[in-house]
Amino acid sequence: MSEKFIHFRKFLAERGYKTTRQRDLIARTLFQSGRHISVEELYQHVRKQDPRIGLVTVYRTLKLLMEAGLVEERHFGEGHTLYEEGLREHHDHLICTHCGKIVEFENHIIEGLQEEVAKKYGFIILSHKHELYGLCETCQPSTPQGRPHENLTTLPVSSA
Amino acid sequence: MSEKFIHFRKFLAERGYKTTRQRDLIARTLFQSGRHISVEELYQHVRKQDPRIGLVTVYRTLKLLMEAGLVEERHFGEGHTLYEEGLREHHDHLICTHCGKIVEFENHIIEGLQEEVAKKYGFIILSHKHELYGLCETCQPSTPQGRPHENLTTLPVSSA
DNA sequence: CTTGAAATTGAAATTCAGTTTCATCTGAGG
DNA sequence: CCTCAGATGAAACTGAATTTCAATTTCAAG
Repeated sequence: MSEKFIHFRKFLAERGYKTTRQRDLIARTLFQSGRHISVEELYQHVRKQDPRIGLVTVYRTLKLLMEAGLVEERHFGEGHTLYEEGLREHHDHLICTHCGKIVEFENHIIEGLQEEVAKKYGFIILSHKHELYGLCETCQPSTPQGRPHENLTTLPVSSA
Repeated sequence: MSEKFIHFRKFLAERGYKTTRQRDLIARTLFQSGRHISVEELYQHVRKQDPRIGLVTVYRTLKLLMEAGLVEERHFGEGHTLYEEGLREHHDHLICTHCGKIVEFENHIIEGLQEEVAKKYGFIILSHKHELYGLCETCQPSTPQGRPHENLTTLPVSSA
């Protein structure tokens, strides 16, 4: 049993919340799955193990996991909300608009420059979002081509 | 009559679309309003001039204006979609989480570093989103306090 | 002008992600 | 093994955005 799992149980107990079959299953499944997962994906995985679990419970459990600091919600443009492990070092994302692959990066120089920008305009930064959208190595025209992600027909293309 | 307005009419004609009272009014109102406007705000402004215009038409016209490159859609975290003038120089945003004020910035060094990051991971960047969330001068604890924005009770707080 | 086909409009219905409601069920402390 | 606050899940609801469709308008050809 992972330490995150224990942490979650402790969190629940502390707040007078209950440890239930559903919460256990949802948390376990989430911790076992890859970096960035959507509610729907998580729901399907959970459902395979127990078809009686409702989508509402997945939403509710994710909220608790966020309160516990174990999970973070990320909005990758319109309607692409994913969840990833929390409590980790800060990082930003590179997102392939073709296959949906997500790579994390961090760059201290950029972070420093952000502070300079904020200072210039008199802002105090509380958080930030820095996402680079493009094509990963596999999906670039010259190479053998990765296959397109099902749900990524229209991935965010914000600031040009 | 502004050049953007003419551009829009030309765009419509080229594609066999029609110039209508509603499209004229919506486009004119949008071009006259400030930098970042929401659909609802635009709808209200338009409605003052012609109460019969439907919200659907505003959505449809915004889509056309985007196709024409005259407008850009920006998603500032969950449910805060704003529209701003297109065809301008690239820039990113500083957003005050207290009063909703939005300031634009650009930083070539950051843009350059982004390319380096992308290169490191074999990505080709097509677009990016860089948003700094925090408190503007007016809303910082020490100063006289700006008043909170109505619709900004829960502004995006993504990556810490 | 007049006409009519094609495009546009707006009200209402629909979608989609996410939340709320509520009757029923269940975990865990006594 | 009791009890009851907390949890569950089905169904209803929300809010933003899109689709449908009958009625209306544009505009180019007569």
